[in-house]
Amino acid sequence: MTATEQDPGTRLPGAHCDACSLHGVCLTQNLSEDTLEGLDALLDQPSPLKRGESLITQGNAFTSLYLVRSGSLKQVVRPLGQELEHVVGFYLPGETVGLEGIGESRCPASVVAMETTFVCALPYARLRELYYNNPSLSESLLHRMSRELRGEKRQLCLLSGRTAEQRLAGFLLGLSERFQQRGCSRYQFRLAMSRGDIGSHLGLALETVSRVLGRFQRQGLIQLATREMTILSLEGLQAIVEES
Amino acid sequence: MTATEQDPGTRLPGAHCDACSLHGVCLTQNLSEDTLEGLDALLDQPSPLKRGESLITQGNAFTSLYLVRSGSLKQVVRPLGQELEHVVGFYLPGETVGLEGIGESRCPASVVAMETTFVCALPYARLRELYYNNPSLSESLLHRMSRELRGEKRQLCLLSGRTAEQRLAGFLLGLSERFQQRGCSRYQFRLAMSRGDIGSHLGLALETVSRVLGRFQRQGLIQLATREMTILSLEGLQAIVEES
DNA sequence: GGACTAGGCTGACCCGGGTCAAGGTCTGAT
DNA sequence: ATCAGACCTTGACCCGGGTCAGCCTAGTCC
Repeated sequence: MTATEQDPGTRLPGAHCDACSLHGVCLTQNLSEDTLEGLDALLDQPSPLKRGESLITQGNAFTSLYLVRSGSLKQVVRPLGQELEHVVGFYLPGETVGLEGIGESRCPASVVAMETTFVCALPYARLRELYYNNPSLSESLLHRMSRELRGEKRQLCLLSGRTAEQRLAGFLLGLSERFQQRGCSRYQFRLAMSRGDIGSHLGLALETVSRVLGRFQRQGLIQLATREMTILSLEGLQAIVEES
Repeated sequence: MTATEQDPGTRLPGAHCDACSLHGVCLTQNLSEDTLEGLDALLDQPSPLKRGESLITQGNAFTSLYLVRSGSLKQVVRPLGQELEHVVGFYLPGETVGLEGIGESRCPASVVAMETTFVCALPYARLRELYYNNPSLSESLLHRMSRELRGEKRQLCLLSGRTAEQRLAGFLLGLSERFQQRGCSRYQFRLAMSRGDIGSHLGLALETVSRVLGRFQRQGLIQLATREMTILSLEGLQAIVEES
């Protein structure tokens, strides 16, 4: 199964999280039976987002966390007093959106769909009630958050003093790993984000992204038709990341 | 009170968190009376770290969280397969160290004292028992972590496509704000980190850090004697950050 | 107090990647 | 099928900041 073929989850109204095809990678894994039932009860499935629609708008009230069921999103920050926007992250199916708003009244970043995207919504007030009585749920949240923190530190290393080639190689390897964790091919996937989004995320101009991807292709490391990515040499990309 | 004058906390063996001078900015704020007592019981105060000593070593078993009582530390990551180290964060008094290890068996980063530093240690296994029965504690952890996540996103924006001057101005403003939150002067503080540490954190060569700080000084934005920093114009620094 | 060392400053050089510009391609709507 | 607009590619130019080298300063240990 490639990323593009993934269907919008298997959960229907009235169905249960543990029947969802993403259960194994989602926030809901490793929860006790009754905690899962509690989650099922508060969980909402809003209508799908179309490409470009916002799931979360920076500055709006923080109300909910979201679980990606299918599709993908980008997180965008517009630092106060600046008009330039930065893409600070991407979300794939099974990932938890909105964690950085916990404990705040306003959302510190926007989250925008990059393609048709289905999510589950968890109203935070009710989620909070639930985890007050189900410590396994708060532990799951802590683990998710800790993982996201590790991802950010990794991203900081990728941005700090690395060449354009190293950033892009690292980015592709990271994506590849995340697709694999979701049961998709590690070698073939569709880039839902534009060159501009990738550049903003990696601190590069979109022209540089385009040029470097072209170079990778000429070197036989990848095969890229617009947004259809095939990785031909994980080792080659890894070698680029590792060169000091 | 300036950062350098800060004494090593007021908590003595047998004393209580709520008597600590940092209680207002620490993980322990907003906890119920009995949760605090539980924390007091499991909390250990190891002997102080000297400059250069490691509190946490990357790859070692994850066992504890730490609360900074006085002094400061840097978090350092050596990505696997690379010999270069990246400074991914700094910790000031009241901050919580080790959150990115939660849910992992090994510590994903090292944490090293930049000066003589006192910490409180929270063995995670016992902390976990405690928060299983005290949801206000898990909520405090969630809030800390969410805050750290917001800090990392902010850092990503600072690194992504910004000039050396913007990065340094943003860095100084961030430090200034953190000192102020700790009851220290917003305008005067001691940089515990070297130019090299700052450079690594901001993705700049240490020579560039030195040059830009010199330029800021000549422009009358700051006054800097080696590591004694005085900010003369917060507005001026802010203007630099905001210019597109 | 003197010497050793880590850390900091400054200048010269140069290259990676930003910017601007022009043309090509893909996709969805009519 | 056609068209418009968003997205992508490629080339030319140039500057910010990395690198290398040399010197200076401050803190530390005898």
